[in-house]
Amino acid sequence: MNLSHRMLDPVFFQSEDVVQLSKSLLGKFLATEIEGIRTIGKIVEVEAYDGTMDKACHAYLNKRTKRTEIMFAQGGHAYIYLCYGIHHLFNIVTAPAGIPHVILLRGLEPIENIDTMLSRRNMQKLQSRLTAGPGVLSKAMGISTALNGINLIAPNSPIWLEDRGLIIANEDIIAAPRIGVDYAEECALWPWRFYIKDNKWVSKK
DNA sequence: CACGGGATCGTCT
DNA sequence: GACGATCCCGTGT
Repeated sequence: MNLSHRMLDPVFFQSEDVVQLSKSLLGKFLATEIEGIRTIGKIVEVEAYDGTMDKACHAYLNKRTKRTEIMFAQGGHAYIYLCYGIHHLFNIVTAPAGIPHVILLRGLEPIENIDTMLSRRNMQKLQSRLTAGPGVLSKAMGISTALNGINLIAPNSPIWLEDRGLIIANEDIIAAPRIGVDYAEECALWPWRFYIKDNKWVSKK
């Protein structure tokens, strides 16, 4: 194990500035170890959601339901839900307990064990659609709703985040409106989607 | 390449 | 009972 590959510090996930924090996730690494197989990808695209005031967030106006309850946990947990009956979308819960902030991962650059990712996606050739998009990246990484609510910071967690010392320059971070939240009225226009400029593994232009 | 429709099921009304 | 923080595939150009 390379010593420069450190798990992200638990403090990282406690920030109450979910927009800044989501930008900070660009260039960090998402790792999973599912059924003994490790896969790793570099985070290249994210979206911020803030349940206190964001109509695009499932926990808008701090709404607590069985589904949204995990968003109110302490930062560092996983919020994974089923979208369109098919796709398992992976979010990182952030902020101290009681504040429903989450960050959706939308794009990954595959780094380690790409063969396994291809196999999970039933793909033969490496193409950006392997991990460009929130549903497909979960599939490639072996993430499903079975892991909803886990603590990403816990030792031996099957999903964790690493800092490998990579710095993304501010001028290489593009801000844009979030995808698929047209119903969220004025919030739909907020530039809370962030991605690495010119990166092949971003879900859309 | 652009568009359109179908898949599929948990969640909330 | 309606509807998604999506994706794939078929069709037409």
